[in-house]
Amino acid sequence: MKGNDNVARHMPDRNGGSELHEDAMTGDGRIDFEIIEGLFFAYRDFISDPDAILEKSGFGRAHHRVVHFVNREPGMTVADLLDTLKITKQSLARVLKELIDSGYIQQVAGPEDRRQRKLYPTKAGRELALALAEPQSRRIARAFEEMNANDRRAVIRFLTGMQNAKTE
Amino acid sequence: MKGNDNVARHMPDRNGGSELHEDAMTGDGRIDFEIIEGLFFAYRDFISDPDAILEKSGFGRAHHRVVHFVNREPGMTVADLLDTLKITKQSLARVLKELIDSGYIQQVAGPEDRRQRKLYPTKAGRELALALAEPQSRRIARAFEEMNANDRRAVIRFLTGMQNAKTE
DNA sequence: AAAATATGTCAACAAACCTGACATATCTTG
DNA sequence: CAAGATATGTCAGGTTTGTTGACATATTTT
Repeated sequence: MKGNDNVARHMPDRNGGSELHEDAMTGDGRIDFEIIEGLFFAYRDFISDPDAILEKSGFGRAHHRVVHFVNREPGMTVADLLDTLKITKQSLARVLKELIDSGYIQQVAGPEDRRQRKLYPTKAGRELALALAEPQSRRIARAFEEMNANDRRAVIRFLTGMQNAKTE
Repeated sequence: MKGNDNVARHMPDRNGGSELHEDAMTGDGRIDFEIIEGLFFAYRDFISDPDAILEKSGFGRAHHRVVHFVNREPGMTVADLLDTLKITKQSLARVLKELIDSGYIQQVAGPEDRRQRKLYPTKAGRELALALAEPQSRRIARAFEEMNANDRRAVIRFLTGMQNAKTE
């Protein structure tokens, strides 16, 4: 190492009145670390599934989300999508443009309000969305096996309860 | 709009033999979209909680994760942290350096293996980690209220089952 | 006709990842 | 002890995905 500074030298118990914590953070039972960390690891591994598929197409996770929601609600507008993803339109623009140029999504001018651009998946877009969802669904099925219907409903209620209330 | 290309004109039902899907993706019941989307929205809102606190310190989510795990397991090495976060050391380096320079984390040369850098939170680091965990834990408690002990155990089993097996 | 709305686009920037290469200190092994 | 392996740090450059601000166009509403 070049800069050997900032590295405290072996001081096992006492370290010069410093304020280091050698004890694990507990939160005195007021903090639910089990769920906090469970969510972190579960989500980390959950989104790792589609990554292998995505890099074949040269797409990333942003593309995944767009393709997913357009497939789930064909005809949704750009504004709908921005609201779902909670990102800026400039951020969406690049990703959406790439998906349109690559033939996974098409735009149609709104039949009533012609300012709108309604988004539809092509055949390739539908197939991509299904291919991406499949390993995730297999992972979910694995986590659910040996769980009864009550337990599964509890998981759904939990995931719903974790979400912000809709502002409508 | 400048480039008005690529926008299909109002063609409600038939669109020239194109391959658009106007029907919502169902996956024929083989894909668990309810959980896939539940996880997406739950996690999106879950990690939004600490963001307000983080921007006061000028830190981001990467700092959050580092501070969290160092507090949960004081004395962990850099290698341990890399393994937990599944990122590269170059990516960790900046974030960790900023946390050390700002006085939230300290390094101590390993007592046995002096190549190692054991990581400990300072008092400020412990306080930051608790402040970040608190709103997340409140959100969890809210999602858990009206759920019995069985249901809560089901959620924990689900989150555990969603994770990759440890490779040890 | 004027204002509001939906969308697109240009430019600049930042956070948080990545790969590849190389340096240093320390431990392990032949 | 010399050689190699290991733990960590660092330099350089690149990608993805997000941001803010400003402005353009088409269309609808007032």
